[in-house]
Amino acid sequence: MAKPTSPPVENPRRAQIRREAARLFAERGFLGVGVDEIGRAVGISGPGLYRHFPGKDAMLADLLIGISERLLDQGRSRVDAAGGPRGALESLLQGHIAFALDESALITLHDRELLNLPDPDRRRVRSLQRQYVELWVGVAGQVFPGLGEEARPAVHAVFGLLNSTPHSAAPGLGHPDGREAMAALLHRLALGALAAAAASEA
Amino acid sequence: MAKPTSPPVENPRRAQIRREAARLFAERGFLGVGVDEIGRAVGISGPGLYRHFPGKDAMLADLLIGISERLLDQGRSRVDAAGGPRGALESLLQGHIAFALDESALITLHDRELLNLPDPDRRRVRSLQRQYVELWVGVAGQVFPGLGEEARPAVHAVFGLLNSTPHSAAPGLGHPDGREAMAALLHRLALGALAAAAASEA
DNA sequence: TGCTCCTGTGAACGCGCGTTAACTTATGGG
DNA sequence: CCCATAAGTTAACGCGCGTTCACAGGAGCA
Repeated sequence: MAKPTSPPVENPRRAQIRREAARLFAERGFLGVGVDEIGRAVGISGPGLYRHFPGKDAMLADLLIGISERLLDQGRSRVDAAGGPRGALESLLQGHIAFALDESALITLHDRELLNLPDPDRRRVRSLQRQYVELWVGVAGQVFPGLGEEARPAVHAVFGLLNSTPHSAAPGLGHPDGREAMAALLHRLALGALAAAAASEA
Repeated sequence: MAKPTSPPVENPRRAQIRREAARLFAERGFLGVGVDEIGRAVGISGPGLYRHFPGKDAMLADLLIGISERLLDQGRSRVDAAGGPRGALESLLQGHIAFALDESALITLHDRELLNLPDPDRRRVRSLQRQYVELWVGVAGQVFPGLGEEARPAVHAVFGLLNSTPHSAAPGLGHPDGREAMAALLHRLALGALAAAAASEA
C-alpha cells in the first residue's frame, strides 16, 4: 500500500511538493486543503501527486518528521559545539529563532497538525519533540539552576513565545531589516523570561 | 437561513453543547469533528443539534466570539479598575493567565480555528482580538517605555508564551496545587520577558 | 379535549474529497 | 528500433459528512 509509489531517490519535484504543501497546510489546515489544490500549486493536477507520495497523510508525515529531525539534529550539534551551558543556550536560541523566522510554515504545522498524523508517525514525531525539549531543559537547568522543577514548563512556555512569530504581523513590517530586529527581540524576550523565572523561585 | 432555528433565550442545553463542542474542537480540530459526535457527547444525536444552532459553523462562531468578547471586556474592566499602569499590567496578566489555565480549550481554539470561520464572523473576532492586543500594548508601553516600537510584537510573543499552557503537560502534574504554581510561573516569565525586552533597546 | 410549540428521531440527499484505474506520452539504454 | 520505466492525464468509485425532511411524543394552556 506504500511501496509501489514514492521513488527512493531525491527528486526536485518532491521538494517542490513539500514546499507548497507546507504553505497550504499552514494557511488553511491539513483537512482544509485538497489534493487537487496541492497539485495545482505545483503545476500538475490532483492524482499526479501519487507518483511522488503514497498519499496525503504521507506528505504531512514527511513534513513533520523532517522538521522534528532537523530541529533535534541541529540542536544537538549546537550543544556539542558550544563551550559551555551559557554558550549552548545562546546557540539553541539562535537556531530555534532562525527556524521560527525562516520556516514559519513548518513551525506552525509542527504543533498544529500532530493530530492528523497516522499513529506510528505521530509517535515518532512526539519522541523527537520530547528529545528536543529535554535537550533544552538540560541546558536551561544548568544555566539557571534556580529553575529547579519548573525548567520543563518554563521551556515549553519559551517555545510558545518563540513559535508565536507566525501569528505576529508579516515579517519585516516597516523596518528595512526587520528580520534581524525580530530575532534580537525574541532572543531578549526568551532569555529575560528564563532569568526572571529562575530568579524568584524558592 | 439562520432565523428559523436558534432560539433567542438562553438554554442550558445550548451551554452544554458549547462545552462539549469546545472540548472536541480543541482535541481534534473543527474539521476533524463530526456533528454526530458532538450530538453523542451531549446525549442527543446528530441533527438534533440544529434545534439549538443553525449549523456547525455557528457553534464555532459562538465560541470564538464569546471568548474574544469576554477577554476584551474583562481586560477593559481590569485596566479601568487599576490604580496605574503597573497595576493594570499585573491585573491583565492575572486575568489572561486565569483564562489560559481554566479555559484552555477556548484559548486553543482562539488562535487555531479562526480560518474555519465564515467571513463576517472572522472579521468580528479579528477586530475584538486587535482591540485586546491594543489594550495590552498601551499598558505595556507605559510600564516599559523602553519597548518603543517593539511593544506590539513583544505583546504578541507574550501571548504565545501565556497561551502555550495547553501544549504543556496536564495541569497540576505532581504538585498538589499545581495550578497556582503554574500561574505564578507564567506571571514571572511574562514580566521578565517584557522587562528584558525593554531594558536593552535603544 | 384539542391545539401548538418545543425538542427530539431516523432516513435520505448532495456534495466534496482521497484514492484507484486505465490510458498516454516522453525518455533513454540494450 | 524497441521496450521498460517515469510521470502525467481524465474518469470514476466510495465514503463521510453537513444539512434537510417528515414525523412523533410531550408539556402547557384555552
